[in-house]
Amino acid sequence: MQAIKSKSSYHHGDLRATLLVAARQLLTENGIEGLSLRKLADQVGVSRTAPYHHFKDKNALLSAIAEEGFLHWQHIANDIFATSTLPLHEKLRLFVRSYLRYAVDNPQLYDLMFGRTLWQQGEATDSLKQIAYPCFQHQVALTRQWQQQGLINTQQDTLRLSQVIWGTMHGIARLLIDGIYADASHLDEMSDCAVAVFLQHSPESGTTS
Amino acid sequence: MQAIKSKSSYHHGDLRATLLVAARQLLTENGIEGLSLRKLADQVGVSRTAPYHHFKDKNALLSAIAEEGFLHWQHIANDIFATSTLPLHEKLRLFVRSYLRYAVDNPQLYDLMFGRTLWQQGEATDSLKQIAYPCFQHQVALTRQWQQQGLINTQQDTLRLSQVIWGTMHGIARLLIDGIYADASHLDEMSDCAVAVFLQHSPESGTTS
DNA sequence: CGATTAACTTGACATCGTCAAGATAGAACC
DNA sequence: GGTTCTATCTTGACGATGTCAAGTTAATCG
Repeated sequence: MQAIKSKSSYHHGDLRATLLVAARQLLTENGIEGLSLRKLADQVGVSRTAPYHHFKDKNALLSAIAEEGFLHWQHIANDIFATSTLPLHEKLRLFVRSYLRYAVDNPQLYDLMFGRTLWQQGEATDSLKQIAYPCFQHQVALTRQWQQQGLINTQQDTLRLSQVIWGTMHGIARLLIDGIYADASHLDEMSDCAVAVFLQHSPESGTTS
Repeated sequence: MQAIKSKSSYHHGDLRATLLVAARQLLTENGIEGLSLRKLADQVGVSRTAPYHHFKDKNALLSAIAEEGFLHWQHIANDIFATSTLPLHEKLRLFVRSYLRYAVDNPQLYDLMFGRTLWQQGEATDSLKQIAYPCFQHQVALTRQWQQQGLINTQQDTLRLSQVIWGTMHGIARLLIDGIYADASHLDEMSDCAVAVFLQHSPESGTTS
Protein backbone atom coordinates (compact mmCIF):
# COMPACT_ATOMS: atom_id res chain seq x y z
CA MET A 1 0.00 0.00 0.00
CA GLN A 2 2.93 2.28 0.35
CA ALA A 3 4.49 4.33 -2.38
CA ILE A 4 7.96 5.63 -2.93
CA LYS A 5 9.71 8.47 -1.28
CA SER A 6 11.72 10.54 -3.64
CA LYS A 7 14.70 11.01 -1.35
CA SER A 8 16.87 8.83 0.84
CA SER A 9 14.54 7.78 3.61
CA TYR A 10 14.08 9.97 6.60
CA HIS A 11 13.88 13.52 5.41
CA HIS A 12 11.69 13.78 2.43
CA GLY A 13 12.86 17.17 1.31
CA ASP A 14 9.81 18.12 -0.64
CA LEU A 15 6.99 16.62 1.33
CA ARG A 16 4.62 19.56 1.30
CA ALA A 17 4.45 19.71 -2.47
CA THR A 18 4.27 15.93 -2.76
CA LEU A 19 1.43 15.84 -0.26
CA LEU A 20 -0.51 18.45 -2.19
CA VAL A 21 -0.22 16.53 -5.43
CA ALA A 22 -1.30 13.25 -3.86
CA ALA A 23 -4.03 14.97 -1.87
CA ARG A 24 -5.52 16.50 -4.98
CA GLN A 25 -5.67 13.08 -6.57
CA LEU A 26 -7.21 11.48 -3.50
CA LEU A 27 -9.70 14.33 -3.41
CA THR A 28 -10.85 13.80 -6.97
CA GLU A 29 -11.06 10.07 -6.38
CA ASN A 30 -12.68 9.89 -2.98
CA GLY A 31 -14.21 13.29 -2.34
CA ILE A 32 -13.67 15.56 0.62
CA GLU A 33 -14.77 13.12 3.30
CA GLY A 34 -13.02 10.25 1.59
CA LEU A 35 -9.70 12.06 1.68
CA SER A 36 -8.05 10.93 4.89
CA LEU A 37 -4.74 12.12 6.16
CA ARG A 38 -3.72 8.56 6.96
CA LYS A 39 -4.40 7.27 3.48
CA LEU A 40 -2.62 10.30 2.12
CA ALA A 41 0.45 9.71 4.27
CA ASP A 42 0.44 6.05 3.35
CA GLN A 43 0.21 6.82 -0.35
CA VAL A 44 3.15 9.17 -0.14
CA GLY A 45 5.07 6.63 1.91
CA VAL A 46 5.37 8.58 5.10
CA SER A 47 4.07 8.13 8.63
CA ARG A 48 0.58 9.31 9.48
CA THR A 49 1.60 12.34 11.48
CA ALA A 50 4.22 13.58 9.06
CA PRO A 51 1.75 15.82 7.20
CA TYR A 52 1.16 17.70 10.45
CA HIS A 53 4.56 19.28 10.13
CA HIS A 54 3.43 20.95 6.92
CA PHE A 55 -0.27 21.50 7.58
CA LYS A 56 -1.73 22.40 10.95
CA ASP A 57 -4.62 20.03 10.46
CA LYS A 58 -6.87 18.58 7.80
CA ASN A 59 -8.52 21.93 7.35
CA ALA A 60 -5.22 23.57 6.53
CA LEU A 61 -4.49 20.91 3.94
CA LEU A 62 -7.90 21.33 2.36
CA SER A 63 -7.46 25.08 2.37
CA ALA A 64 -4.14 24.71 0.58
CA ILE A 65 -5.73 22.56 -2.10
CA ALA A 66 -8.52 25.08 -2.48
CA GLU A 67 -5.94 27.84 -2.89
CA GLU A 68 -4.50 26.09 -5.90
CA GLY A 69 -7.98 25.73 -7.27
CA PHE A 70 -8.68 29.44 -6.95
CA LEU A 71 -5.43 30.33 -8.63
CA HIS A 72 -6.20 27.93 -11.45
CA TRP A 73 -9.70 29.28 -11.94
CA GLN A 74 -8.45 32.84 -11.78
CA HIS A 75 -6.09 32.00 -14.60
CA ILE A 76 -8.86 30.54 -16.73
CA ALA A 77 -11.14 33.49 -16.09
CA ASN A 78 -8.46 36.00 -16.93
CA ASP A 79 -7.71 34.22 -20.18
CA ILE A 80 -11.31 34.61 -21.25
CA PHE A 81 -11.34 38.36 -20.89
CA ALA A 82 -7.85 38.75 -22.25
CA THR A 83 -9.05 37.27 -25.52
CA SER A 84 -10.28 40.46 -27.13
CA THR A 85 -11.58 39.09 -30.41
CA LEU A 86 -14.98 38.13 -29.08
CA PRO A 87 -17.91 40.53 -28.75
CA LEU A 88 -18.79 41.44 -25.17
CA HIS A 89 -21.87 39.33 -24.75
CA GLU A 90 -20.01 36.35 -26.19
CA LYS A 91 -17.36 36.80 -23.54
CA LEU A 92 -20.04 36.73 -20.89
CA ARG A 93 -21.46 33.60 -22.41
CA LEU A 94 -18.06 31.98 -22.55
CA PHE A 95 -17.38 32.99 -18.97
CA VAL A 96 -20.49 31.31 -17.64
CA ARG A 97 -19.89 28.22 -19.71
CA SER A 98 -16.32 28.02 -18.50
CA TYR A 99 -17.40 28.43 -14.90
CA LEU A 100 -19.85 25.57 -15.15
CA ARG A 101 -17.45 23.42 -17.07
CA TYR A 102 -14.76 24.01 -14.47
CA ALA A 103 -17.20 22.96 -11.77
CA VAL A 104 -18.33 19.85 -13.63
CA ASP A 105 -14.81 18.86 -14.60
CA ASN A 106 -13.56 19.24 -11.03
CA PRO A 107 -16.58 18.50 -8.90
CA GLN A 108 -14.76 17.65 -5.70
CA LEU A 109 -12.41 20.58 -6.02
CA TYR A 110 -15.31 22.91 -6.71
CA ASP A 111 -17.06 21.48 -3.70
CA LEU A 112 -14.02 22.31 -1.65
CA MET A 113 -13.56 25.80 -3.03
CA PHE A 114 -17.16 26.92 -2.69
CA GLY A 115 -18.70 24.45 -0.26
CA ARG A 116 -19.59 24.52 3.37
CA THR A 117 -16.61 22.43 4.45
CA LEU A 118 -14.26 25.36 4.43
CA TRP A 119 -16.52 28.40 4.61
CA GLN A 120 -19.28 27.38 6.93
CA GLN A 121 -18.02 24.93 9.47
CA GLY A 122 -14.34 24.51 8.88
CA GLU A 123 -12.83 27.93 9.13
CA ALA A 124 -10.86 28.72 6.03
CA THR A 125 -7.19 29.57 6.46
CA ASP A 126 -6.16 33.21 6.39
CA SER A 127 -3.95 32.34 3.49
CA LEU A 128 -6.92 30.94 1.62
CA LYS A 129 -9.05 33.95 2.40
CA GLN A 130 -6.42 36.23 0.95
CA ILE A 131 -6.63 34.36 -2.32
CA ALA A 132 -10.35 33.66 -2.37
CA TYR A 133 -11.74 37.05 -1.37
CA PRO A 134 -10.27 38.89 -4.36
CA CYS A 135 -11.76 36.14 -6.49
CA PHE A 136 -15.15 36.88 -4.96
CA GLN A 137 -14.69 40.58 -5.46
CA HIS A 138 -13.74 40.01 -9.05
CA GLN A 139 -17.25 38.72 -9.57
CA VAL A 140 -18.62 42.06 -8.42
CA ALA A 141 -16.20 43.96 -10.64
CA LEU A 142 -17.27 41.89 -13.61
CA THR A 143 -20.92 42.62 -12.89
CA ARG A 144 -20.18 46.33 -12.74
CA GLN A 145 -18.41 46.04 -16.08
CA TRP A 146 -21.31 44.22 -17.67
CA GLN A 147 -23.63 46.89 -16.39
CA GLN A 148 -21.44 49.66 -17.76
CA GLN A 149 -21.28 47.86 -21.07
CA GLY A 150 -25.05 47.76 -21.10
CA LEU A 151 -25.16 44.00 -21.27
CA ILE A 152 -27.24 43.47 -18.18
CA ASN A 153 -29.73 45.35 -16.09
CA THR A 154 -28.37 48.72 -15.03
CA GLN A 155 -31.10 49.65 -12.59
CA GLN A 156 -30.33 46.97 -10.05
CA ASP A 157 -27.71 47.48 -7.38
CA THR A 158 -24.40 46.09 -8.58
CA LEU A 159 -23.68 44.07 -5.48
CA ARG A 160 -27.13 42.47 -5.41
CA LEU A 161 -26.99 41.73 -9.09
CA SER A 162 -23.58 40.17 -8.81
CA GLN A 163 -24.83 38.00 -5.97
CA VAL A 164 -27.75 36.93 -8.13
CA ILE A 165 -25.58 36.18 -11.15
CA TRP A 166 -22.95 34.36 -9.17
CA GLY A 167 -25.70 32.63 -7.26
CA THR A 168 -27.16 31.42 -10.51
CA MET A 169 -23.87 30.03 -11.71
CA HIS A 170 -23.13 28.55 -8.32
CA GLY A 171 -26.57 27.02 -8.00
CA ILE A 172 -26.52 25.44 -11.44
CA ALA A 173 -23.05 24.14 -10.75
CA ARG A 174 -24.27 22.53 -7.55
CA LEU A 175 -27.31 21.00 -9.18
CA LEU A 176 -25.08 19.55 -11.87
CA ILE A 177 -22.47 18.26 -9.47
CA ASP A 178 -24.91 16.72 -7.05
CA GLY A 179 -26.98 15.33 -9.89
CA ILE A 180 -30.14 16.99 -8.67
CA TYR A 181 -32.49 17.17 -11.57
CA ALA A 182 -29.76 18.30 -13.90
CA ASP A 183 -27.38 16.49 -16.17
CA ALA A 184 -23.94 17.61 -17.27
CA SER A 185 -24.76 16.67 -20.86
CA HIS A 186 -27.01 19.74 -21.01
CA LEU A 187 -24.39 22.04 -19.56
CA ASP A 188 -24.17 24.32 -22.57
CA GLU A 189 -27.92 24.63 -22.95
CA MET A 190 -28.37 25.46 -19.29
CA SER A 191 -25.51 27.90 -19.41
CA ASP A 192 -26.87 29.69 -22.47
CA CYS A 193 -30.33 29.77 -20.97
CA ALA A 194 -28.98 31.44 -17.86
CA VAL A 195 -27.10 34.01 -19.90
CA ALA A 196 -30.18 34.65 -21.99
CA VAL A 197 -32.05 35.49 -18.81
CA PHE A 198 -29.28 37.84 -17.72
CA LEU A 199 -29.25 39.59 -21.09
CA GLN A 200 -33.02 39.70 -21.37
CA HIS A 201 -33.29 43.40 -20.66
CA SER A 202 -31.00 44.53 -23.42
CA PRO A 203 -32.33 45.30 -26.93
CA GLU A 204 -29.70 43.46 -28.93
CA SER A 205 -30.33 40.01 -27.43
CA GLY A 206 -33.37 38.25 -26.04
CA THR A 207 -33.47 35.21 -28.27
CA THR A 208 -31.77 31.98 -27.61
CA SER A 209 -28.12 32.00 -28.53
CA MET B 1 -25.21 12.99 29.81
CA GLN B 2 -28.16 10.71 29.40
CA ALA B 3 -31.76 11.76 29.08
CA ILE B 4 -34.99 10.09 30.06
CA LYS B 5 -36.81 7.32 28.34
CA SER B 6 -40.53 7.84 28.19
CA LYS B 7 -41.47 4.28 29.03
CA SER B 8 -40.54 1.67 31.63
CA SER B 9 -36.98 0.80 30.73
CA TYR B 10 -36.25 -1.76 28.10
CA HIS B 11 -38.71 -1.31 25.29
CA HIS B 12 -39.06 2.29 24.40
CA GLY B 13 -42.28 2.01 22.48
CA ASP B 14 -41.83 5.08 20.34
CA LEU B 15 -38.15 5.22 19.70
CA ARG B 16 -38.25 6.00 15.98
CA ALA B 17 -40.24 9.18 16.46
CA THR B 18 -38.20 10.18 19.50
CA LEU B 19 -34.99 9.65 17.57
CA LEU B 20 -36.21 11.81 14.72
CA VAL B 21 -37.07 14.67 17.05
CA ALA B 22 -33.75 14.52 18.84
CA ALA B 23 -31.87 14.04 15.58
CA ARG B 24 -33.42 17.14 14.08
CA GLN B 25 -32.30 19.14 17.09
CA LEU B 26 -28.78 17.71 16.99
CA LEU B 27 -28.69 18.48 13.29
CA THR B 28 -29.57 22.12 13.74
CA GLU B 29 -27.07 22.40 16.57
CA ASN B 30 -24.11 20.50 15.21
CA GLY B 31 -24.64 20.20 11.49
CA ILE B 32 -24.65 17.07 9.39
CA GLU B 33 -21.18 15.89 10.30
CA GLY B 34 -21.67 16.85 13.92
CA LEU B 35 -24.72 14.68 14.21
CA SER B 36 -23.44 11.34 15.45
CA LEU B 37 -25.56 8.28 16.07
CA ARG B 38 -23.83 7.71 19.37
CA LYS B 39 -24.55 11.16 20.70
CA LEU B 40 -28.09 10.82 19.46
CA ALA B 41 -28.60 7.50 21.23
CA ASP B 42 -27.06 8.91 24.37
CA GLN B 43 -29.30 11.95 24.30
CA VAL B 44 -32.39 9.80 23.96
CA GLY B 45 -31.13 7.55 26.72
CA VAL B 46 -30.67 4.40 24.71
CA SER B 47 -27.70 2.27 23.74
CA ARG B 48 -25.63 3.22 20.72
CA THR B 49 -26.89 0.50 18.45
CA ALA B 50 -30.56 0.85 19.30
CA PRO B 51 -31.18 3.32 16.44
CA TYR B 52 -30.11 0.62 13.99
CA HIS B 53 -33.36 -1.21 14.62
CA HIS B 54 -35.24 1.76 13.21
CA PHE B 55 -32.81 3.07 10.62
CA LYS B 56 -30.59 0.92 8.46
CA ASP B 57 -27.68 3.29 8.90
CA LYS B 58 -26.85 6.95 9.34
CA ASN B 59 -27.86 7.62 5.78
CA ALA B 60 -31.33 6.25 6.37
CA LEU B 61 -31.72 8.46 9.42
CA LEU B 62 -30.60 11.52 7.50
CA SER B 63 -32.93 10.63 4.66
CA ALA B 64 -35.81 10.38 7.09
CA ILE B 65 -35.05 13.82 8.47
CA ALA B 66 -34.82 15.18 4.94
CA GLU B 67 -38.21 13.66 4.16
CA GLU B 68 -39.79 15.68 6.92
CA GLY B 69 -38.09 18.74 5.56
CA PHE B 70 -39.47 18.20 2.08
CA LEU B 71 -42.98 17.67 3.43
CA HIS B 72 -42.67 20.83 5.48
CA TRP B 73 -41.43 22.89 2.56
CA GLN B 74 -44.08 21.45 0.28
CA HIS B 75 -46.66 22.64 2.77
CA ILE B 76 -45.21 26.14 2.85
CA ALA B 77 -45.00 26.33 -0.94
CA ASN B 78 -48.56 25.14 -1.40
CA ASP B 79 -49.81 27.72 1.06
CA ILE B 80 -48.30 30.48 -1.03
CA PHE B 81 -50.10 29.54 -4.20
CA ALA B 82 -53.31 28.70 -2.38
CA THR B 83 -53.49 32.29 -1.22
CA SER B 84 -55.30 33.72 -4.21
CA THR B 85 -55.48 37.37 -3.19
CA LEU B 86 -52.04 38.28 -4.49
CA PRO B 87 -51.28 39.15 -8.10
CA LEU B 88 -49.28 36.54 -9.98
CA HIS B 89 -45.92 38.25 -9.97
CA GLU B 90 -46.30 38.94 -6.26
CA LYS B 91 -46.80 35.23 -5.67
CA LEU B 92 -43.63 34.53 -7.55
CA ARG B 93 -41.82 37.09 -5.47
CA LEU B 94 -43.21 35.64 -2.27
CA PHE B 95 -42.26 32.16 -3.38
CA VAL B 96 -38.64 33.05 -3.93
CA ARG B 97 -38.47 34.96 -0.68
CA SER B 98 -39.99 32.07 1.19
CA TYR B 99 -37.59 29.62 -0.39
CA LEU B 100 -34.59 31.65 0.68
CA ARG B 101 -36.01 32.30 4.10
CA TYR B 102 -36.65 28.62 4.60
CA ALA B 103 -33.06 27.90 3.65
CA VAL B 104 -31.65 30.58 5.92
CA ASP B 105 -33.89 29.65 8.83
CA ASN B 106 -32.97 25.97 8.56
CA PRO B 107 -29.49 25.97 7.12
CA GLN B 108 -28.47 22.52 8.24
CA LEU B 109 -31.75 21.00 7.17
CA TYR B 110 -31.53 22.71 3.82
CA ASP B 111 -28.01 21.42 3.47
CA LEU B 112 -29.31 17.95 4.09
CA MET B 113 -32.26 18.24 1.72
CA PHE B 114 -30.36 19.70 -1.21
CA GLY B 115 -26.72 18.96 -0.47
CA ARG B 116 -24.23 16.42 -1.66
CA THR B 117 -24.45 14.29 1.49
CA LEU B 118 -27.57 12.52 0.36
CA TRP B 119 -27.67 13.08 -3.39
CA GLN B 120 -24.08 12.81 -4.48
CA GLN B 121 -22.21 10.47 -2.22
CA GLY B 122 -24.66 9.03 0.21
CA GLU B 123 -27.38 7.42 -1.83
CA ALA B 124 -30.73 8.78 -0.81
CA THR B 125 -33.32 6.31 0.41
CA ASP B 126 -36.01 5.18 -2.03
CA SER B 127 -38.52 6.54 0.43
CA LEU B 128 -36.84 9.93 0.29
CA LYS B 129 -36.69 9.90 -3.48
CA GLN B 130 -40.41 9.28 -3.67
CA ILE B 131 -40.99 12.43 -1.66
CA ALA B 132 -38.26 14.59 -3.11
CA TYR B 133 -38.65 13.92 -6.82
CA PRO B 134 -42.19 15.28 -7.00
CA CYS B 135 -40.87 18.31 -5.19
CA PHE B 136 -38.26 18.75 -7.89
CA GLN B 137 -40.85 18.27 -10.60
CA HIS B 138 -43.06 20.83 -8.97
CA GLN B 139 -40.39 23.36 -9.74
CA VAL B 140 -40.70 22.56 -13.42
CA ALA B 141 -44.48 22.74 -13.27
CA LEU B 142 -44.26 26.15 -11.62
CA THR B 143 -41.93 27.39 -14.31
CA ARG B 144 -44.33 26.21 -16.99
CA GLN B 145 -47.12 28.04 -15.20
CA TRP B 146 -45.12 31.25 -14.99
CA GLN B 147 -44.40 30.98 -18.67
CA GLN B 148 -48.05 30.44 -19.50
CA GLN B 149 -48.97 33.38 -17.33
CA GLY B 150 -46.52 35.48 -19.29
CA LEU B 151 -44.48 36.34 -16.23
CA ILE B 152 -41.19 35.00 -17.49
CA ASN B 153 -39.47 34.31 -20.76
CA THR B 154 -41.60 32.10 -22.97
CA GLN B 155 -39.03 31.44 -25.65
CA GLN B 156 -36.70 29.39 -23.50
CA ASP B 157 -37.21 25.70 -22.97
CA THR B 158 -39.24 25.13 -19.83
CA LEU B 159 -36.94 22.53 -18.33
CA ARG B 160 -33.83 24.63 -18.91
CA LEU B 161 -35.48 27.72 -17.56
CA SER B 162 -36.69 25.89 -14.46
CA GLN B 163 -33.17 24.62 -13.89
CA VAL B 164 -31.88 28.16 -14.19
CA ILE B 165 -34.50 29.61 -11.86
CA TRP B 166 -34.15 26.88 -9.30
CA GLY B 167 -30.41 27.09 -9.70
CA THR B 168 -30.56 30.77 -8.92
CA MET B 169 -32.58 30.23 -5.77
CA HIS B 170 -30.41 27.29 -4.78
CA GLY B 171 -27.21 29.15 -5.41
CA ILE B 172 -28.24 32.23 -3.50
CA ALA B 173 -29.39 30.00 -0.66
CA ARG B 174 -26.01 28.34 -0.58
CA LEU B 175 -24.12 31.60 -0.68
CA LEU B 176 -26.22 32.85 2.21
CA ILE B 177 -25.92 29.68 4.25
CA ASP B 178 -22.19 29.29 3.74
CA GLY B 179 -21.65 32.99 4.31
CA ILE B 180 -19.83 33.40 1.02
CA TYR B 181 -19.98 37.03 0.11
CA ALA B 182 -23.60 37.27 1.09
CA ASP B 183 -25.39 38.17 4.27
CA ALA B 184 -28.81 37.01 5.40
CA SER B 185 -29.69 40.56 6.38
CA HIS B 186 -30.00 41.36 2.67
CA LEU B 187 -32.14 38.35 1.92
CA ASP B 188 -35.13 40.32 0.71
CA GLU B 189 -33.09 42.59 -1.50
CA MET B 190 -31.27 39.70 -3.10
CA SER B 191 -34.50 37.83 -3.53
CA ASP B 192 -36.25 40.75 -5.19
CA CYS B 193 -33.26 41.39 -7.40
CA ALA B 194 -33.36 37.80 -8.60
CA VAL B 195 -37.07 38.00 -9.31
CA ALA B 196 -36.55 41.28 -11.14
CA VAL B 197 -34.09 39.54 -13.43
CA PHE B 198 -36.55 36.72 -14.05
CA LEU B 199 -39.35 39.16 -14.84
CA GLN B 200 -37.14 41.42 -16.92
CA HIS B 201 -38.60 40.34 -20.24
CA SER B 202 -42.19 41.15 -19.40
CA PRO B 203 -43.65 44.60 -20.12
CA GLU B 204 -45.43 45.14 -16.82
CA SER B 205 -42.40 44.88 -14.59
CA GLY B 206 -38.70 45.62 -14.97
CA THR B 207 -38.15 48.04 -12.13
CA THR B 208 -37.11 47.18 -8.66
CA SER B 209 -39.94 46.09 -6.42
C1' DC C 1 32.77 19.27 15.44
C1' DG C 2 29.05 20.08 18.62
C1' DA C 3 24.53 21.97 19.25
C1' DT C 4 20.27 23.48 17.56
C1' DT C 5 16.25 22.53 15.26
C1' DA C 6 13.25 21.14 11.60
C1' DA C 7 11.49 16.91 9.84
C1' DC C 8 9.87 12.54 10.70
C1' DT C 9 8.70 8.45 13.70
C1' DT C 10 5.94 5.37 16.94
C1' DG C 11 2.47 5.17 20.57
C1' DA C 12 -1.71 6.42 22.28
C1' DC C 13 -6.46 8.30 22.80
C1' DA C 14 -11.14 9.68 21.76
C1' DT C 15 -14.67 9.53 18.41
C1' DC C 16 -17.11 7.54 14.96
C1' DG C 17 -20.15 3.95 12.12
C1' DT C 18 -21.40 -0.59 12.27
C1' DC C 19 -21.52 -5.79 12.90
C1' DA C 20 -22.29 -9.97 15.97
C1' DA C 21 -24.21 -12.23 19.72
C1' DG C 22 -26.81 -12.18 23.73
C1' DA C 23 -30.77 -10.33 26.91
C1' DT C 24 -35.57 -8.70 27.55
C1' DA C 25 -40.35 -8.33 27.25
C1' DG C 26 -44.49 -7.62 24.66
C1' DA C 27 -47.43 -10.31 21.42
C1' DA C 28 -49.41 -14.32 19.58
C1' DC C 29 -50.90 -18.77 19.78
C1' DC C 30 -52.35 -23.03 22.08
C1' DG D 1 -52.48 -19.04 31.82
C1' DG D 2 -48.44 -20.71 29.98
C1' DT D 3 -45.29 -21.25 26.11
C1' DT D 4 -43.14 -19.70 22.17
C1' DC D 5 -42.02 -16.16 18.94
C1' DT D 6 -40.02 -12.08 17.65
C1' DA D 7 -39.27 -7.21 17.67
C1' DT D 8 -36.54 -4.44 20.45
C1' DC D 9 -32.72 -3.24 23.04
C1' DT D 10 -28.16 -4.46 25.17
C1' DT D 11 -22.93 -5.09 25.58
C1' DG D 12 -18.66 -6.24 23.15
C1' DA D 13 -15.79 -5.62 19.51
C1' DC D 14 -13.43 -3.95 15.17
C1' DG D 15 -11.47 -0.81 11.97
C1' DA D 16 -11.09 3.89 10.40
C1' DT D 17 -10.24 8.46 11.45
C1' DG D 18 -8.07 13.12 13.36
C1' DT D 19 -4.79 14.54 16.41
C1' DC D 20 -1.62 14.99 20.54
C1' DA D 21 2.76 13.65 23.11
C1' DA D 22 7.22 12.04 23.27
C1' DG D 23 11.04 10.17 21.12
C1' DT D 24 14.54 9.81 16.65
C1' DT D 25 16.96 11.26 12.83
C1' DA D 26 19.64 14.20 10.12
C1' DA D 27 20.39 18.62 8.06
C1' DT D 28 22.10 23.07 9.27
C1' DC D 29 24.44 26.59 11.69
C1' DG D 30 27.71 28.36 14.88
